[in-house]
Amino acid sequence: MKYSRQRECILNNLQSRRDHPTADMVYESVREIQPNISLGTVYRNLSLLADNGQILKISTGIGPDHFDGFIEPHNHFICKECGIVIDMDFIPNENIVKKASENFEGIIESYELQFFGKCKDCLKNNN
Amino acid sequence: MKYSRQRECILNNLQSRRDHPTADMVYESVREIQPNISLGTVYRNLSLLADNGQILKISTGIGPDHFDGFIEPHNHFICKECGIVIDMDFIPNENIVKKASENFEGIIESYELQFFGKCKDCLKNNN
DNA sequence: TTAATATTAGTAACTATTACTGATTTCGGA
DNA sequence: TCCGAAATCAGTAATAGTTACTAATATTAA
Repeated sequence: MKYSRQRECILNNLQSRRDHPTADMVYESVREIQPNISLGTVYRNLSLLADNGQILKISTGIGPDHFDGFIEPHNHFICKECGIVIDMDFIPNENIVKKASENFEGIIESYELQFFGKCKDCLKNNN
Repeated sequence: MKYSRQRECILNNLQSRRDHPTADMVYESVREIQPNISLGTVYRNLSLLADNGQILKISTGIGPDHFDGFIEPHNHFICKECGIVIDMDFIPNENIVKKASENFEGIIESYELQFFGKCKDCLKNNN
């Protein structure tokens, strides 16, 4: 994979924040440094970086995909009202991949644990 | 919620199969019984049924959403190559929702555990 | 410096899903 | 049984999110 300024800038952006931006949010943010970058470039590089394991792609089922530059093992909470993605520090005790692999024909490479409910703010606002 | 032939037919279809069809697959299948049903009706009723808790909506991040008429607690494997969704009988020992709720401001209503990797068939075909 | 190749910006196209509209169906009450 | 309000429908248009295409540019190894 050849170096590109745009890809580096996208990765830097994701690694320097702890929210979970959508492609569009990354685009808006990166545009402040690379004003001519195109949305397609952002999408393409987010895919490349996620395939590479340098970032995480989070598909919530609510609106667009989100991305995460923090790749240490952790899980996510997704608010069914507003769609916000929040880091959860809880991690299961068991070796989930190992246990699930028993009696399974195929290779399990990873898992994703997502929690759903209402976030603090939506509770307060009675959404 | 008022009764409708179309909704009953969609629910019956999902409950009588153990794969994880997309909206389009449900549409094709239900059309054999209700030839004039429209795709929009299928989408609308799948949403209603999922909001009701009568079926599950599975967002895999690979292509369209899938749906599941089997709502007893279970988890899913998703093949990164072909996108197929497969039931996993493995269920974590811990009370995951309870544990994750500690130190979390907000209400966790449910969780979804998805496994990713390569399915038996894609391994065989070297995909 | 050159040449091969990856990457880009800009735009068009595509896929999945939702919204709209006027006609039809459901269903509780007369 | 019939009526009327409200939900639902089929058909279609519109939208959101994402991917594909193309000619120009950037990167990199020789």
